[in-house]
Amino acid sequence: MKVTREQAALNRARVVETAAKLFRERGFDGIGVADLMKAAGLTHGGFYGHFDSKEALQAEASAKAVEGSAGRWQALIDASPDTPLSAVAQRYLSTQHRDNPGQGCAVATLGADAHRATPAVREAMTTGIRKQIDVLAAALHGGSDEERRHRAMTAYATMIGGLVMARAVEDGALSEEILKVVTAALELQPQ
Amino acid sequence: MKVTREQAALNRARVVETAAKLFRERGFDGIGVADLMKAAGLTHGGFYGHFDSKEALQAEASAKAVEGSAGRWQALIDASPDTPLSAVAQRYLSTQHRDNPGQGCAVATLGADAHRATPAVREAMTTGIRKQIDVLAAALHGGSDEERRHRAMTAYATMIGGLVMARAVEDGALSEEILKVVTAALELQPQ
DNA sequence: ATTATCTATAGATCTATAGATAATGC
DNA sequence: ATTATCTATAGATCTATAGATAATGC
Repeated sequence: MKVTREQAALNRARVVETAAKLFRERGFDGIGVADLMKAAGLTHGGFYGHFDSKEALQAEASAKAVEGSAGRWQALIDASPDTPLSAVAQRYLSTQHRDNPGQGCAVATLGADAHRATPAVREAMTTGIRKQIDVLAAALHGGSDEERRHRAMTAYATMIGGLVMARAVEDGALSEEILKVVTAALELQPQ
Repeated sequence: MKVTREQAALNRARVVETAAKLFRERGFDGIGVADLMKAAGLTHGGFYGHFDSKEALQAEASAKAVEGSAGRWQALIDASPDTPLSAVAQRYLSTQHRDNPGQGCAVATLGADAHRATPAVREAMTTGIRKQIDVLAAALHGGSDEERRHRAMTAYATMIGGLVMARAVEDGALSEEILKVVTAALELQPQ
């Protein structure tokens, strides 16, 4: 069954989006090409018409995963321009983000995987990380450009580590304590 | 070829240590039982005499990986009791730690994998995370016990996130900037 | 006699490819 | 005629098991 070029392009995009979700949920090695294609509503044989390899999809899916993040931070910041760091931290360190890795920050879910993956994956990560730092730094008040950049980088690191910890522990009370305590620390930082 | 009970116990321990290293380097799904056993100097068929399953080894290897960390932090703290946070951050966010994940913090390397693994893996992570927080909190000065615990949790999160970021980016200059900036931020924190 | 380890292999799964099919797009 | 997708499969790899081997430990 052949489809229109337009439909084929939509199918391709759906594979990338499905991969962006499932790779974040299960890791690059946690799902195979056949299951990915099935989740996208296609058969696995068709995969190689769209992508050179699974590794090539990893890079595209990583880029897709980090793509929307800067826009979401900007929206949060625009809604709370006086307390940008509080706004971002409250969302980033929410139980909702913790419990939905498939839609969340790719650095927290795939950062360690990226270190073991191809350079193209890390390049996608680099672009995303730079963008998040820039968006947050531009929203912070006081200090020089350099100081704001440094505060943004440190706050971003704190959020990523807090989320990784909150997801790695088996104790629900400890997990929530981590989210709460780290959020409170960022709310006390100069905004 | 049978070996003595003592030698068998040493062989088992060597498999766990090898796994603790290789899982951190490649992720739980990044190395198979056969290659693990080969790296430990054994054949893969013997694996199931020592462990029920690969998942069981993941839990034991995770426990082993987090085991030595608290002792290393304590040694750093004992050497610099006035600036415990600086001492720990400088080591944790060093290029040496970044470039040697196999010997380093298991939360930064396996935290995301742990979220997708068995409860036993996350229980090992929980024990390790609690211990690191306790060691660091006990070393901090000023404030109440609760405040020190909160400062320790936040600092730990900052270090984990900084290391994950530094490893995930492809740009060496950005990676070093992250390590330097995050370390400097922790050095400015109350010790 | 017990048992730690080895060789060999079963059965499942993974990435990737070959060739068929059927509908689009010239 | 082209091509997006499908079925089928090759070849590699993965977890786990069965049975043989050979040395320990009673």
